[in-house]
Amino acid sequence: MAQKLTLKQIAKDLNVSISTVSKALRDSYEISEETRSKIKDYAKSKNYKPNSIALSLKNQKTKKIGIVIPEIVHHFFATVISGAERVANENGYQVIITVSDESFDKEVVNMEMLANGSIDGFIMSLSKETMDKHDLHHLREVTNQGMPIVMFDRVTNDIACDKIIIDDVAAAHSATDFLMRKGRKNLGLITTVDYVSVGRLRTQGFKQALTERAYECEDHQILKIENADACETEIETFLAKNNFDGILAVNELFAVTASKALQKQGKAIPQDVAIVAFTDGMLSKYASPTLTTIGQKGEEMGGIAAAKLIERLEKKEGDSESYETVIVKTSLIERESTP
Amino acid sequence: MAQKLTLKQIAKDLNVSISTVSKALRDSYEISEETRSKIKDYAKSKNYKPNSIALSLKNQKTKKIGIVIPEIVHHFFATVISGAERVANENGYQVIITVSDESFDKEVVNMEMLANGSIDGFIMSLSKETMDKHDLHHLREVTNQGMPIVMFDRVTNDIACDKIIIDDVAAAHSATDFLMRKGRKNLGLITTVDYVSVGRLRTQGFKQALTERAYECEDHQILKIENADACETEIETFLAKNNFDGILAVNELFAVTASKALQKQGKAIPQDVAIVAFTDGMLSKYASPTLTTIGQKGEEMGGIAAAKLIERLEKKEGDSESYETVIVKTSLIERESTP
DNA sequence: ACGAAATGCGAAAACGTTTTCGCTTTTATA
DNA sequence: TATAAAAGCGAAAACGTTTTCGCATTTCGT
Repeated sequence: MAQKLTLKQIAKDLNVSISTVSKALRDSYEISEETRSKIKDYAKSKNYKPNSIALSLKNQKTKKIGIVIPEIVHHFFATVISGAERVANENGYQVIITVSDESFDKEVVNMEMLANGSIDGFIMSLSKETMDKHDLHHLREVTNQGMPIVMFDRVTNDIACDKIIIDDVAAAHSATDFLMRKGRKNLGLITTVDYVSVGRLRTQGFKQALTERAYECEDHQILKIENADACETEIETFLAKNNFDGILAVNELFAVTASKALQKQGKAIPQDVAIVAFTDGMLSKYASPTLTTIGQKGEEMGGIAAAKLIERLEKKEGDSESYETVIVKTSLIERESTP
Repeated sequence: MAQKLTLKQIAKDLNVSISTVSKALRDSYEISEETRSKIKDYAKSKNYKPNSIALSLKNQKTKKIGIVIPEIVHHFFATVISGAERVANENGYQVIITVSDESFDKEVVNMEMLANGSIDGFIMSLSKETMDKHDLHHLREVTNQGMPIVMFDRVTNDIACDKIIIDDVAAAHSATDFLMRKGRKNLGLITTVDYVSVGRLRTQGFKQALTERAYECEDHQILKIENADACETEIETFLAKNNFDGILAVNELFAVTASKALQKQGKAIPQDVAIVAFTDGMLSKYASPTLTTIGQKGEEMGGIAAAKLIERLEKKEGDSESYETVIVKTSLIERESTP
C-alpha cells in the first residue's frame, strides 16, 4: 500500500526542490539536461501521475462535465450520455452523471452539489416536474456564476445557453405526411402531456400536417398519456373507440403497446393500421412487427452538446459570442410497421 | 457574472479573518454568538457553498466513486449505474462514469485518469478484452495504492476486492431444470464465448442440469456467439439444424432473435419451443410473445456495490476486514414464452 | 581578469479549505 | 487588586500543484 507519489516526495528522494521537480517534468528550459532526465526517469520508474485535485484547484478548472438527466435506464438518454462521454474523453474531459428521476428537488440538489467547483459546465435535460413548475432559479444561479450550460431535448427558452434539439414539429409533421402519402386518412396520435415540450411540439406538427391536407384534426384523434407505466388500458380503449388506419406515437413504448393492442383486436399491421414511432431504440428493432421510427440521434446530440460546451469552456474570456440552438436532423427509418 | 464566493471574500467583506469565517460557519464554540450569526447570515444571503475541490484536497478524499463499465447503452449496465448512483447520493457521494467499450486499452486509460486523486474508489465490470487477455496490472496498481475496488458481474478472482455477482451456474441450472420440468427434452443453449465469465458459468449450469437428469449434453446443442451484432444468421442455422423444444439464451437479444427465427421457421412458441432468457429488460417485456426471463437485479447489484464500497471507504484504516463476495439471488419471471 | 550575461536552481505565493496554536482582552477567583 | 482562567479572534501550516522572482554560480566577451 505504497503512499501516492507526490512532487514533494520525489524532491526529497532526489535532494532537489519541489519547483525543480515540477519544472523538470514539464520540460522547462531552466533545468539542466542532466537533472531533468534524472528526475524524469525516477518519476517514470515510480509511475508518478500528477494529482488532479491539486491541478483543479490551481487551475480553477476541473476538466469535468456534469450531466443531469431525468432517467438513465432509458435508451435515448443512455445514447446521449454515450455520445457526450466519447467526445468529452477525446478532449481530455470526464463526465459526472446525476439523475433527477423527473423530480424538481433532485434536479436542484444535484446541480447545487456539482456547481461548487466539481465541474466546469453542465449538459442537461430538464425533468418533467421542472418543466411543469417552470421554476428555473437553480439554472439561473449556475449561469450567473459564469458556468455554462448546454441543454438538450427538453429545453427552455428562458435560460441563456446553447441548446441541442431535434425539430420536433418538423419531424412529427413529416412522419404524419409520410403516413398520408401511404394513403392513410384516419390518423391517431399517442402522445404525452403538453408541459413536456416534445409532447407539445410533436402534437403541433401532427396537427399542422393534417390541416395542410385539409383534414380536420379532432380531439378524439389524440391521446395524451400522463403516466407511462399505466398506459396499456388507456391505449386499448383509445384504439377500440376509433377506427384508425395510421398511428403516430411519441415514443416506442406507446407504439409497441399500441401495436400489440391492435393485433389483439384483430388488425393486421401494416395492412390495416400503419405505425410510426419516435425514438429508434431496441424495442422498435425487435418488436413484431418491427417498427418504423424517427431516429432521434441521441449519440449525435450528446456529442454535439459536449463539443459545444467544451468549445465555450476553452474560449478566452473576452469573446462571449451569443448562444446557439443546434437542430439535429431526424431520419425516418422504415421497417415493417409501415407499408 | 458574480465571482464565486469564497471564505476569503466573506472575510474581507466583514472585516474578520478567514479562520473566523470558517469557524463561524462550522459553529465553533470559539466564535461569539454575535460574530457567528453575522457571518452565517451574510453567507446565507450570498448563498455561500464551500468549494468542493479545496475540500477534497484538504481532506484527501473526494466523495466521488468511479464506475467503469463496458457499455452504457445496455439495459443491465444502465440499471446497475442507476442503483449505484442512488445509494451513492444517499450517502453524499457522486459517481463518475467511464465506458471501456469492451476495450482493454480504454479501460486502462480510464482507470488511470480516475486513480489520480479524482475518486476514492472504483465500481467496475471487466471489459471482454481484459477478460480475454487476463492482464490485470492496472487493477493491481489501483489496489496497491490502497484504493478499493468493488467488481460486479464480470469479475476475476485474481484481484483482492469485494465482488457482487449472481450465481450464474445455479441460475442457468435452475432455468434448464425448469424447462425439463415442463417436459422439454431437447434443449439448446445460445451463449457467448467462454472467456466472458458469465458465458462460461451459464454453460456450466446448463450442462450440469442436463447430466443430472441423465441427458447427455452434446456440442451441437450449444451455440457460442462471438459478435452479437451479427448473430442473426448464426442463430437461424443453429435452430434449423436442430429440432429443439426448449432454448436457454444468455441474454434477451439472443432470445428474441431466436424467437423470431423459430416463428419464421413455422414453430409456435411456447407450444413447439419454449424459451428462457437471462436479463429482464425491455425486450423481454415487449417481445411477441413476451419472454420468460431470469432477472439479474442490476439495480440491486449496483446498490450493493456502492454500499460495500462506501462502507470500506469510511472504515478506519486499521480494521481491514477481508474481502467478501456477495451473491445476489436471481428470480425467474414467467411470461408467454414458456408454457 | 573584470564585468556582464547566461545558466541552474530554490523560495514563496497562489488556488480554498480546516485546524492548531498563540495572542489579546475580558471575566472570574482569591 | 493582583493573578489565573476563559473567551474571542487571527496567523500560519497543510493538502499538491504551477509559476514568478530572485539568488548564486558559471560562462562569455573584451
